[in-house]
Amino acid sequence: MSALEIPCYSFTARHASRHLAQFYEHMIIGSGIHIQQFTILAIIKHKGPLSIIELAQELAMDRTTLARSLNPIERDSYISIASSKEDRRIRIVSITPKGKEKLEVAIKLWRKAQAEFESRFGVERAEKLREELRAAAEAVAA
Amino acid sequence: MSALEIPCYSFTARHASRHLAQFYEHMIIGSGIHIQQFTILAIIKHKGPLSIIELAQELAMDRTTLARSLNPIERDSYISIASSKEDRRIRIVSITPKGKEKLEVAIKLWRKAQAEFESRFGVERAEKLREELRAAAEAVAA
DNA sequence: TCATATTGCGTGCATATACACCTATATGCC
DNA sequence: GGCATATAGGTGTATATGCACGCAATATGA
Repeated sequence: MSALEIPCYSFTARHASRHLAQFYEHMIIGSGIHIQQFTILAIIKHKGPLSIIELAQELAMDRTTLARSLNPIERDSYISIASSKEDRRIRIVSITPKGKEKLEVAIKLWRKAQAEFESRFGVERAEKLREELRAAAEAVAA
Repeated sequence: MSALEIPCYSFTARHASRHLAQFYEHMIIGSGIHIQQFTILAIIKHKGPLSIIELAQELAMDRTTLARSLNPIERDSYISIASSKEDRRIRIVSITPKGKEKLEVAIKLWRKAQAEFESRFGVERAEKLREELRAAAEAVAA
C-alpha cells in the first residue's frame, strides 16, 4: 500500500492539499508571500474591512487559526487591525496600500499557477474537481 | 466572494482537507489518536518496518514533517525506532503491540467515518473524487 | 587508501491548524 | 442600575508542514 493506494478520504484530501500548496507556493514565491496569506489578502481587499469572525466565516476557517495567520501579514504591514468604535470587542481588519501592492504582484503569479494547473489537469476537469471538493466539504460540515 | 466562491485550486483543496480532517478527527477521537497518526500506524503495520525515508515515500510526505509526526506516537509507545545494524545512518520504524491494539480500535471508528462520508456524499462519487485528487496531486508533482 | 560525493537524518525556524479556557465588552431582563 | 448571559477575541498547548542547514556514515573514484 503506497500513498496512492490509501483509501482514506481524509488522507487523500490532505495529500492533494499538501502537494497543491507546494505547487502554488513555488509559483508565487517571487511575491514574498505565501498562498494562504495571498488568499486572506484577496478576501480582505474584495470584501472590505471585516471583523476577525466575519473574515473567518468568509474563509471557512477556524477563528483562532485565522487570528494567528494574521500576525505575519500585520507585522509586515500588509494589513492593519483596529478596534471598532461602536463595539470595543470587535477588531477590524483592513488591507493597507502596501498590502494592495503586494497583492497585485502575487495575483500575477497566482494566475500563472492557476493556468499551469489547468493546463496540466484540464480546465473542465479542474473546475469539476473544485465543485466536488466544495460539495465534499459541505457534506461533512457541522 | 465567500469561501465557496474562491476559485483558487489550492485554497479549495486546503479547505476541503481541513473540513474532512475535522470530520474524521471527531469520528475517531474515542481511539485517542489523530487521523494522521492513524494513517502512519496503518502504513507501518501494513508495510512492516521501514526507514524514515521509505515511510515518507509511502505517505508521499516530506521526510522532516514525517519525522516530527513520529515523535508523539513514539512517546506513547505505539511505534519503536531503532538504528539499522547494516547502515547506522538508517533508523527503522516499527509498530509495537500497543500500537497494533490502538490501531485496531481506531480502524473500527475510521470505518464508520468512511461509511458516513460515503453515505452523505455517495459511494461512487466519493471514489471518483478520490481518483481525481490523486490525479491532481500527480499533476503537480515535481 | 584517502579525498570527495552521496545519503540518511536531525534541528532551527516560520507558518498552519484547532481545541480548551480565559478576559473584556455588550446586551437583556428584572 | 445590577446581574445573568451572550459575544468577540486572545492565549496555552499540541500537532502539522516544509525549507535551509548541518552532521555523521557510507559509497565512490582516482
